[in-house]
Amino acid sequence: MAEAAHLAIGDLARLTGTNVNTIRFYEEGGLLPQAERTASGRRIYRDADAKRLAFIRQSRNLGFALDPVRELLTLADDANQSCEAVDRIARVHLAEIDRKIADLSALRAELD
Amino acid sequence: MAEAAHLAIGDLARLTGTNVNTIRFYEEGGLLPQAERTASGRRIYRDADAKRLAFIRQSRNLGFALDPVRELLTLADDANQSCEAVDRIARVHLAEIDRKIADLSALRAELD
DNA sequence: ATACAACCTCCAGTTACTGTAGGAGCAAGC
DNA sequence: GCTTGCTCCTACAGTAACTGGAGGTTGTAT
Repeated sequence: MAEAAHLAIGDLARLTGTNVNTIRFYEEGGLLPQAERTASGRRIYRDADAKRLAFIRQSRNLGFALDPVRELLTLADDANQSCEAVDRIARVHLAEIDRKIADLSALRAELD
Repeated sequence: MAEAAHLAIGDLARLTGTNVNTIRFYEEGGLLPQAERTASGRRIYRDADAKRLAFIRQSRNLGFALDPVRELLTLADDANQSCEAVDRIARVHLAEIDRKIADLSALRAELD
């Protein structure tokens, strides 16, 4: 019966390797939506939240600040954005990513 | 005559795109050596310092915390380290770097 | 019924900077 | 040689992005 329909904050933390306080911090900062609550006030999460949080953590781990991450998430959320705007912003980030990949490759070579 | 034998802190900052306060902060934290000083107490830097600082900034930009960076710098500095120790630590960082490259490539694909 | 872990809010502490106040040093122009 | 203005100095306060803890409540397993 225990169909994993939704997750407690601790489950989400374990799934994504994130501190529970950090999850609440992201909610407060608008990176994660205000979580649904149980009758007693506990936060409830779905798979979509886990995916979103994993994306945030991965981006952070790769050296992106929260503001760029927020920007990318907004792009993904808001389908009403003009294609041009999406394209322009995405291209900036793509360039940044390519630079990072190049830097990492250089670092790798240096270590080897 | 103006052979650029050494740099003031502001020159180093401009060269590496680093805040001058950050340079002093790194010195305090042992990431950069205690800088030589002029008679009046101003810090003096050489090209080697610029290289070291550039390495630190690049690593930070790629999402490494200061502790791993310190570790890598120590490896590079201390030639007395056993080859095994160097090898072991370097391999850990290489694995980390490869993971990051893979993550960035995935992120890139997602954006594209 | 009673542990006890996981949750809640709120707030203090940490890491890695970044900015600012107050004062001294240097280089260029008058 | 003096002033103007930029760079430097120390010291400390402020910010971003967490992380941990106190004090209290809830859910669950025995």
